[in-house]
Amino acid sequence: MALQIFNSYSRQKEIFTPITPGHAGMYVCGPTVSGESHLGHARPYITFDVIYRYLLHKGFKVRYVRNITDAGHFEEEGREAEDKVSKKALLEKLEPMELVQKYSNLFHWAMLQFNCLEPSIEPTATGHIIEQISMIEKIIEEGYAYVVNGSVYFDVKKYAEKYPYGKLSGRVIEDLLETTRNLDGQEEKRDKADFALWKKAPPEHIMRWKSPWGEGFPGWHIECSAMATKYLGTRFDIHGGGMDLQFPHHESEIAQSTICNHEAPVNYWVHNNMITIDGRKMGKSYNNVIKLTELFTGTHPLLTQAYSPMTVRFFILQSHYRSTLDFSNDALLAAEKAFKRMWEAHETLQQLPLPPNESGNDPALESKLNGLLMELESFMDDDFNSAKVLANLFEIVPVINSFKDKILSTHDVGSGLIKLMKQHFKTYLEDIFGLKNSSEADNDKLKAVMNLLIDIRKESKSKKDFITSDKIRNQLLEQGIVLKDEKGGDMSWYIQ
RNA sequence: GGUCCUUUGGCCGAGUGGCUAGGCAAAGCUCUGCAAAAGCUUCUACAGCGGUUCGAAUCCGCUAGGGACCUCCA
Repeated sequence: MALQIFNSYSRQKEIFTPITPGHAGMYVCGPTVSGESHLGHARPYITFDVIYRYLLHKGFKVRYVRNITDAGHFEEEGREAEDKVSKKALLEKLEPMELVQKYSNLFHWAMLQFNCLEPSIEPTATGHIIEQISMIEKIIEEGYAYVVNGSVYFDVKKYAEKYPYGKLSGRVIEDLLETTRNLDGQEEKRDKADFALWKKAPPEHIMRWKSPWGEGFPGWHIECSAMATKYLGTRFDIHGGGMDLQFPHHESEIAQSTICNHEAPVNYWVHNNMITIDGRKMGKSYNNVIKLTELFTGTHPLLTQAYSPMTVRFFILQSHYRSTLDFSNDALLAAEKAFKRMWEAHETLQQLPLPPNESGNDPALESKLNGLLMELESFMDDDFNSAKVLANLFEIVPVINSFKDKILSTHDVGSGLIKLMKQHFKTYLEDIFGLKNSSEADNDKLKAVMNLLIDIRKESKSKKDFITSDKIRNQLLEQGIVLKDEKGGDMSWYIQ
């Protein structure tokens, strides 16, 4: 079946046809490592991790490039345009690179928690100053950029005469030219819509590099163009990022690369929607962020408890990546329970013994299960609809539990279908969705101790010595270990 | 102000012009020494008003609410 991707550029779903058959190149805008990641940041990384995993699952050889922005963009604070990274560094009395290192480490730690695969290449902006400078030189040569007082600006008006500037983000160039924004450097620009490729560094600016135009630092958008071109070529398959980056970041990327490379850089633009909180985008401008460390430890006023990275991952997967996802403590609580139920069923399924008969004797059940399994790929092929995949898997959960409790027999469906179920659950939950058991129960010594306690409890129960049996269960619970009696006398346990 | 998006049952969330996901919560039943699970059943929604259609939550228009971008932002 053919994979379809919603292309933000054309605003419709398109069949994914890679430039090089069997290969896929994907660039995703990575973090600016000037601060701690929050829940909102988690969405693109998990979304594109799943897209990466799914492309791999489809058999593509993927080069996944995700940059680290460590040079800092300037932001408007008061009137002074400043380098975000160096400003924070002054405040915290740290070297810029020390700050970058700290938050890079923290970011990588968070990605590990979320079980995100590492990108193939993780280039840094500061490591590609030369590439950015030569790209800017090329744009000047082509006549689409001009130098003013040591800064270089992109000539949007001229570009728009020949190319559809604004198409990706749905802007009208005339409106952009009229925008009455009062930003730093505005008086240097020929038009208000122009954007900086290189900025002259004021004396107090720590991060600065020599360039043909004097000492300065790269503009907002050039790093992604330079690094994407270097590692994926002048034209590549997929470019991802948050919807809020469409304009001006991605729009400008298109313009820069188009002039420099004489072709539009990207075939499929993919944008994830925002995570909202009380209906509002989570973002530092709104002062409503929940940092990942706060989420994992439960130390935020809005949280009643800590939530595991897998709960967050599951929460995100339960909605479609192009919809806004509203955060609340209740929603996470629900996701936690849902994930637990799904994961237990998954583990039960994997341990289910195969019946001797290859095919079953309950055609209705068989065809229902088969149908649910067969749909999974078509859901993912339809613009990565993880929510629908999970819905189908949830429909199978009661069947699995019924097998466990002997309400249904695996003979009814046969070993062929059981194998298929095992394979699909593993493929979708683990390989594609990147979920994993979040408990620390993978400890052989603990398992041995638990087996001993279970034996004792079974013995005391059989002697109707409920005082002993309850003591074992209750005291384990105090330690955060939940012991459950299963049907048929077996017992299972898990760490809360 | 401009551009665009959105509004689904107690909550979160899929969604296609007709067959009305899924999760959480709630209620009842079954199982059970108790507990927890688990199983079964129940709860039928699409902001409002018009229109198109044999038929619309799904298409169109208007009204109302919410939001995003236009400025660093995932």
